[in-house]
Amino acid sequence: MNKEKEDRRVIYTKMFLRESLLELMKNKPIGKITPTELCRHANINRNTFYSHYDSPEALLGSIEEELYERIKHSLEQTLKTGNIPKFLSEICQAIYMNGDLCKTILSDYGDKAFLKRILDLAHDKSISAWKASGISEDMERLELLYAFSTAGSIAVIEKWIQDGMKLSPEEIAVFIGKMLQNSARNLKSK
Amino acid sequence: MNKEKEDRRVIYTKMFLRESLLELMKNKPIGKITPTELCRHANINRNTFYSHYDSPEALLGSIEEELYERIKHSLEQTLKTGNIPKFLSEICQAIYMNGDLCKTILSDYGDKAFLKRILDLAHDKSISAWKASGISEDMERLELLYAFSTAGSIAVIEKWIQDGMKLSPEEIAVFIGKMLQNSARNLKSK
DNA sequence: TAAATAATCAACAACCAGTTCGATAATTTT
DNA sequence: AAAATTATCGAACTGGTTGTTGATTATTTA
Repeated sequence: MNKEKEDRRVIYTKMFLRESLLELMKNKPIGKITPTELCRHANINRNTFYSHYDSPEALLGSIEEELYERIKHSLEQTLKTGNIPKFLSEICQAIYMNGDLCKTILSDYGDKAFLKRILDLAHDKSISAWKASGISEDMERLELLYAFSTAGSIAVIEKWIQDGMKLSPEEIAVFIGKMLQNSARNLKSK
Repeated sequence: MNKEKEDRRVIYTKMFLRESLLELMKNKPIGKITPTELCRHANINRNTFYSHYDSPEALLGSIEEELYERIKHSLEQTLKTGNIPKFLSEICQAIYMNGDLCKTILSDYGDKAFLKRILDLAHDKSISAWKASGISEDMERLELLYAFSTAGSIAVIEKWIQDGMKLSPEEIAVFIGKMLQNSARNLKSK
């Protein structure tokens, strides 16, 4: 990434903007947050904001990108092995570790597509694993199964976060694992 | 509902506004559609729009409400029986029947919550059916199971629509039925 | 045809979006 | 420490949207 050390002023500015945006996102979706509003809250000149980002959406994008890369990196090893249950477990763990940030980004007003992007890291592995285990040869069915599985998993994770992450990451991962196992098996026993 | 027959002008005005909104929603989410833009497209005075609706969101709300009531009504009988597979099948059928409208409302730029609202008509029936079959007594688990099931079902339906509704409503319903089948069993064999 | 209702038009003040400018302050380099 | 660089700021400006007003015109209904 960008290794050139940034001016201290820039670092502070971006920090204030990031925190303000996440704060505002607790009350309204990103699309309803204006640059003016954001800058007022962050006590940053609107001009300064524009010299760093094109829009609040772009700022959110950069926040998400950083989180995405962080999580992706932590999943790298497991991803290679194709061990889906472990993959899910580590995702839950990573979310748990980045609790504050995830609570906002994955909330009602957050970005519904973010978590999907992460699960999609294992899209190909999932499909080929199902194919190998003889669940189906029909690509369309497998994609439907994948759509069902990921959406269901995301919903469970979101509900988990929404309810205050009372269960442990491991418990949630085990639960999702059971759900997935069942869906796949049902498709097979046609 | 409001049975007073409306002025013909009012009917036309609302018709133009509805069609324009659905047209614009093919290209951008509701939150990004301004009253000005909508009225220009519909060739309706902005003032007239405000005399009927508070915002584009409110207009969409009224469109959705009408569709919701229509679908809800067609599900009434089945809902009483608690026959979930038939319930799902009829939902798919209803979506198929209202294809044009659903394509927009349930698209990427549409309202993610709409379909959930319909499925939620069977929330209590689902939970109590699971409870009766002894899957679990733990309410939290049951709610997680419900979250997983509905989100997965919605994803499959949305993908079905997105891919052009090539499969028949019945085929999709059967597929979803399989996914949901025995989601219990796994949870049970804890 | 007259009365009631609806749509239109024009104009309003308040706000936001981006952009430019020059002044000021902080930081880095020499 | 002084000079050069860079970031922030405040102000101003154009062009746009918002939601509301009151007056006017067209349509419907009685």
